[in-house]
Amino acid sequence: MNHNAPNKVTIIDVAREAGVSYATVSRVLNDEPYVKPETRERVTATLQRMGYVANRQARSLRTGRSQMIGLLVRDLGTGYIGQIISGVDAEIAETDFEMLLFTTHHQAREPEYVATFVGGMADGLLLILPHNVDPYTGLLNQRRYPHVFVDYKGSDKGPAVGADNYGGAIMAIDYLVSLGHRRIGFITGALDLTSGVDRLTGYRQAASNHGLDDDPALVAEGDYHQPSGHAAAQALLSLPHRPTAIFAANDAMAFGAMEAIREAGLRIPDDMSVMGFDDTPQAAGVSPALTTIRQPLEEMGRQAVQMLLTYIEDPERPFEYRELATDLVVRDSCAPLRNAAK
Amino acid sequence: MNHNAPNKVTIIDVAREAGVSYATVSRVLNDEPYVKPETRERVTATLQRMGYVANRQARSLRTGRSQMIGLLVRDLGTGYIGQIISGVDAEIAETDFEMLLFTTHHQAREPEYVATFVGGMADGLLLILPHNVDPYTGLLNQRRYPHVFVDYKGSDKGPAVGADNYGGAIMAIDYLVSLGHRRIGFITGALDLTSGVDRLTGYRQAASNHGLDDDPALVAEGDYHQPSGHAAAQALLSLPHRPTAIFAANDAMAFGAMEAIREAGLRIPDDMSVMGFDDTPQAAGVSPALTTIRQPLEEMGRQAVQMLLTYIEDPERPFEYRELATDLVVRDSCAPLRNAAK
DNA sequence: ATTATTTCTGTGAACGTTTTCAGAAAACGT
DNA sequence: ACGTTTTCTGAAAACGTTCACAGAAATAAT
Repeated sequence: MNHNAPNKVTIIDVAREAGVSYATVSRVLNDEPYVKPETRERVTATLQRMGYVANRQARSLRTGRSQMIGLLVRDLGTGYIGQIISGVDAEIAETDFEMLLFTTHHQAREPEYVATFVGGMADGLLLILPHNVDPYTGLLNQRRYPHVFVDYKGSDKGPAVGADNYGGAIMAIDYLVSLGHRRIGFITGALDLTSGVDRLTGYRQAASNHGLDDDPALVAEGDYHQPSGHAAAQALLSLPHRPTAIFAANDAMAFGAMEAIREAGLRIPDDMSVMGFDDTPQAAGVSPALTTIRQPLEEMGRQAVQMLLTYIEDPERPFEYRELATDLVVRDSCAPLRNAAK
Repeated sequence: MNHNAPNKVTIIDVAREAGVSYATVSRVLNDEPYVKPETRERVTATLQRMGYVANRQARSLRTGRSQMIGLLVRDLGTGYIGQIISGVDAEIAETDFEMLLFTTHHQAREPEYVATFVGGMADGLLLILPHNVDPYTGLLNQRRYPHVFVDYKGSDKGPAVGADNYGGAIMAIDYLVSLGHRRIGFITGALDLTSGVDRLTGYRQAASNHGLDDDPALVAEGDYHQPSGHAAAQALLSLPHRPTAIFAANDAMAFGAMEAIREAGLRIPDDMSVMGFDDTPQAAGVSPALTTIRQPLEEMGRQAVQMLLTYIEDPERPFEYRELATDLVVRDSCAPLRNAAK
């Protein structure tokens, strides 16, 4: 009583029907030469008529190639992952590969998923996983399985593509300083991520470059999520000598900060300048439009695919790290410091 | 010179190493009974030590089951698809299936993708494709391939889950009328989509129920994208006798309309009330926060998965259509009509 | 007309699993 | 002790392909 009778039509059925051997059918399927035009035509017709559709599992079992590129992400919720995926997607569309997306939800299951891919599900793997990549590198490197870490700082652990988070943070502070600000609050991202650390380091370096106030209270810890931005901004605002500008390590936290600033009865940018990082789609939509540092997320996705393809071509190629530049995007959330500051 | 030497370790390698037949290895792999505890332990250890990872293609070729659920979408860009996917994803995470997401980009390639899935890539398919589903129904139904159309109005074409777009539109108008509005502009969605038609029908029905002005100029055509909302709103605002409220068939167009309204020097909601449809995440974030009709998108994803599972269980089950209710979400973008309306 | 090429086609092995079948070994009843 | 059941194990077939090989048919070269 197996309901699983998929009513399949195989290469063999077609062969029988067309009066040829199944090898011949395979040949026409793969556009191989050396099949008599007449035969080819007859087979093609039969294929069509019987509604044949190839079994990919069988094919790739035999060939050892799946023509799939795996994409492993923790979660789809966050907007910025969506942008990376768009890039990946667009780039893959130009190849004869397909994209196979897995979401892991729980960190715990990730190694298991990696194994699935390595097990032949895909010819290569893109990992958009924050946090520590150590649990994966073992299997991946041992098997020389083509893979690229996306939005991750390069290391000897594996190939990666990332953005210049450090430089972006510098650019942000330079801009605020150019507007006259000297007391600039910073809301950090998650500090277990390389991006979080790099942005903080950039902030500190730029502050030191400009000889800004070196008040530890100006740095409030966040976790990249909006509520943490709200809370951190509240802390910064309640400082005895409060900053005139706040730079959040990503846009989401900047939105949270804007909320907090408004609740405190201050106006943006008149009373307080705000900057973000990422340039998410909402940054332009919010009001006032958010001045921010653009991360080329789509481009990151595209480059990651390109790199991955080279590794699929040659798994022995040494690890490469590509770092993409970040840009300043000026909108309306920052204003020159008024001399008559309080 | 084949670089494609994946350094695989198969069940046979393990068997040789552990000194048993590969059938036995397979048995311990699948937790089958009747294998001596001592043997099982030895095999497990060897498996572990050699870093065995199963080849899924081979497995599913043999079993005829892939334990994958396919998800076919045109594009990931639109926010509302992201929400559906989240729901799908969450529901699938509770089963022993995995999600396999394909994006088609071009309508032209869709039938080809469907064929891929039917060819055994997945055990069932969720289609989140707007527009006409006819090109797919043929193959799907002929093969009795388990599938569900998501965000699609039910029909005899196949199983589907959708939302009560008609009822939602009625609710929206009822609400605006309760605020005193009698001249309500409507910006339609794409009218080649069932949702677009249903929302328009709902608007017309409600307008007629309340005996509102039946001015054809109050209906401006949009396509669900933000710019079209902007343009349509401009048209409505330039009407000699302009509406006091605008109801857009989705949030994106409502955002466009809000822009246009502000550009015209009007204030929301004081001079003009605005309603959307969907309740996308941005609806709450924009200012003033958008009053809208909530579509239970995540829930839609979850239900779709549940339905699909029943079809995987029994492909012969007759087509089912589930319609989910929509809710009114009151925020700040609508105000009672001021009697002194200019 | 014979031989040497080229074109075409079929046979059979392989890819890595699961699964049926039957037989061997152990455990159990008497 | 001996049959009977139960536990354990291996051989071999199968899933739907691709591919190397070799043989047949057609064509070209002498």
